[in-house]
Amino acid sequence: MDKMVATQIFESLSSGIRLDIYRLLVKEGTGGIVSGQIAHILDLPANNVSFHLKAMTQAGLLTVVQEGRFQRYRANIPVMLDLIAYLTEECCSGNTDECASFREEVSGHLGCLPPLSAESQSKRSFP
Amino acid sequence: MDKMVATQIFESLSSGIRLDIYRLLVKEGTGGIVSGQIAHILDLPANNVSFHLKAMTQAGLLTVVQEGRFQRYRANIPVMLDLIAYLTEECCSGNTDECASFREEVSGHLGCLPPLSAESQSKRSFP
DNA sequence: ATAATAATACAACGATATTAGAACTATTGC
DNA sequence: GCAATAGTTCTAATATCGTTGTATTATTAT
Repeated sequence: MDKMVATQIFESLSSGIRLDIYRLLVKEGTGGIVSGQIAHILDLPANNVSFHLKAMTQAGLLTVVQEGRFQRYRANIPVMLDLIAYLTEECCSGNTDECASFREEVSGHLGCLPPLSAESQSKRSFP
Repeated sequence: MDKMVATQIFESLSSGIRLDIYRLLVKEGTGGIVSGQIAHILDLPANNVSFHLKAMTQAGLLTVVQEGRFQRYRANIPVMLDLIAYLTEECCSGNTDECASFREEVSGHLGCLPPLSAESQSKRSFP
């Protein structure tokens, strides 16, 4: 993951509207939602929503396909997972004991996030 | 996780400098780094770094403790985990089949992230 | 073809964030 | 006490972002 891409993604989520849009699309999953419906659900002017959708799509956070005169947007979950991996890439410089202590503090669930596979765990231990 | 807190965190990471600071602190883990050292490593004026550190700390992304005349900053990993949980809270409206397909697409490792526990998984399935 | 709909593109204003320089507070050591 | 160090705070200038209104493109239906 490139640093510029990462900052773009964070920018894409650093407003209440965009966060609402993203969570709406995450909830909808593979079904996606068309632009007008998003504007309607969030009660926002269409051009404003379009502006934000464009920014989020350019950042790679969303995907869009044309369906006739509709534009269907979907959350790009793998990109989010890559971003998370980027953030924690060198976590604790590979000291797994420290990581373990953090894991115990997690309060909520982690939604659709994948479990750590055994090989990726061992790979992290000794870089 | 409150929406306002979430947007503050994303704002806190939506610039290259802040992302650099955060990743530096994640790498350092529980040891943390003092303000001046961060400024030196990233080759930035101290007041600018202080400005960003303050914003990130107020967002809850960092913690800080005083050590004599030094201020030691640390990444607040549990907050990041909560944020991730917030993002994926209603992922796919609880349809675990869709989630499974996303999981297979993950390219990188996930650093210090905790594995999904069995109970949180089953709780997600039927909300 | 023409009108209606879905969505985006553009321009402009106001608000906000970032940066740098100077001044300020607090701690350490002589 | 005095100077040096670490860090923050304040102010002002600049840059950037978000919103709104209007215009434009593309698709569908009559």
